[in-house]
Amino acid sequence: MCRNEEISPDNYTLATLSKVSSEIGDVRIGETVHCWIIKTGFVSDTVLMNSVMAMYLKCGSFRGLREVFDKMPQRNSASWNVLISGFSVFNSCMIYEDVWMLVKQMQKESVRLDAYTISTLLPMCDGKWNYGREIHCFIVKNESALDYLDVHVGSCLIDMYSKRKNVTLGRRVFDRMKCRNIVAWTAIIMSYIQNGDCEEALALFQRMQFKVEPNRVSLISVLPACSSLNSLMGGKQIHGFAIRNEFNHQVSLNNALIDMYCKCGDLSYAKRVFDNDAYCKDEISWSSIIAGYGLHGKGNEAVSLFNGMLQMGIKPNSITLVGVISGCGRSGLVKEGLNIYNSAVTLYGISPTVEACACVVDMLGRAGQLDRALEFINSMPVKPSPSVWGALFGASVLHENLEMREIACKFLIQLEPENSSNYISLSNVYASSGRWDVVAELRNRMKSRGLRKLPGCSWV
DNA sequence: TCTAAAGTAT
Repeated sequence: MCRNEEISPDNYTLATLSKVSSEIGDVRIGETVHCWIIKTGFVSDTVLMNSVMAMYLKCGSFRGLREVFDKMPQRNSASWNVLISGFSVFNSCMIYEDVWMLVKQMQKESVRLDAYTISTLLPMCDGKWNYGREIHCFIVKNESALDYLDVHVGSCLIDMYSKRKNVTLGRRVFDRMKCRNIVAWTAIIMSYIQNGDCEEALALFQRMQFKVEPNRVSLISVLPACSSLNSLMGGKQIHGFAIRNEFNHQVSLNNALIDMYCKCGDLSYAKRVFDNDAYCKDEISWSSIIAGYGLHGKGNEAVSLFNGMLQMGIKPNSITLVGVISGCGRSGLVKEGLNIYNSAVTLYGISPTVEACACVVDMLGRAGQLDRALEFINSMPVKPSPSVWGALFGASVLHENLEMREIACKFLIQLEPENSSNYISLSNVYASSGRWDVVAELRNRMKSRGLRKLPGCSWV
C-alpha cells in the first residue's frame, strides 16, 4: 500500500480501508490502517474505531480487538457489541461469567442493550450458559425499546429454543413476529427437524413458499426432512426447484442432495448429482457419496470412491473415515477396512476419532472376530466411549457370545450408570445362564439409583 | 464511515 503524502485520508476513507482489510482477512494490512488512524489523530472517532475492532475480529486477533476497546475514549453500543462478538467467536477466550459481567458493565455505564447485543448473546446460550430465559425476559420487558420481534432477535430466539428442544416456545416467537424473512422461516423449519417433527417442517416449507422465495440455505435445511420421512418425491421436488433457480452449481446444495438421495435409497440419483461437473466437489461431497454406498452394502464401491478421492487430492477427514470403515463393516471387508484405519495417521494425516474406532469394533464384531475386537478396544488410541462398547455388545448378541456380552455390559454400566437399559441387558445375560442371585442384585442396584425399567421392556 | 440471525457428510 502506498499513500500520497499530500492528500491525507479522512475518517471515512480510513473506515472504508478498515472494512476492506476485514474482508481480505489480513491482519497486517489492518494494522497498517490502524497505524494511520493513530497518526492522523482519528482515534477518538467512535464509529471509525468500531470498524477497527470489527477488523481485528474478522482477522482473528482478539488481542487487537480488546486493545482498541480498552483505549477508546468514547464507546457506544456497537463498541460493546463487537467486544461481545469477540467473546463468542474466540471460544478459547470464552468465559461465560466474563460475558455476563460485560453485559452488567454495559448497563452500569448506561449503554443501551440493543437488538444487536441480544442477537449476539442468544447464540451463546447453550447448556453451559443458561441466561437464555433471562435474556428473553429482558427482551419482553424492553419490548417497545427493542422492537421485541426484530427479525434478527426472533430468529436467534427460535434457534436458541430449538437447541433446548423447546420448539413450542420457538413457534410462539415465530407466530408473534411482525415480519418474517427467509432466515426466520428457515430457523423455525430447522427447529421442527431438529426436534423430530419433519412432517410439520415440510408443511411449513410449503407455506413458506407463498410468502418468501426459498434460498440455498433453506433448501439445504429442508432436505434432511425428506430423508427422515423417506420422501424421495419431496426431495426430487426440491431438486427440481434448485435446478430451475440455478442453485445446483453450489457445492453445499449438491452435498445435501447427495445425502438425501442416499438416505432415500436412490444411489443412482445420488451418483448422478455427484458426477455433475457443474460444481467443485469438496470433502463433504466425497464423504456423503462414500457413506451412501457403504450404507447400502456396497463396500467395494465405497473403497474405490475413497481411493478416487485420494487420487483427486481431496484430503479425507475423520468423518470420511467413519463412512468408509462402516461401509467395509457392512460388506465384510475386514482387511480393507483395517488397512484404511491403519493408514489413517500415516497416509492421510487423520487421527482416528472414537467414532472411527467404534466402526472398527463394529466391523470386527460383525465378522465374528470378537476377541480381536476386544483386543482392539484395549489398544485403541482414544478412551472407549459407550458407542465402542455398544458395538461390541451388538456383535456379541449377533454371535451369541455371552462372555463378551457380559464384558460389554459391565463397561457400559460403568460409563453410563444412569442408563437403565444397560442394567437390563446385563441382567439378561445372567438370567439366560440361570444366575438369578446376580439378577436380583442388579435389580437392587437399579433401584438404589432410582432407575426403572423402560416401558416396553416386557421381555425382562 | 460501526455491530447481529438460518444450512449440508458419522
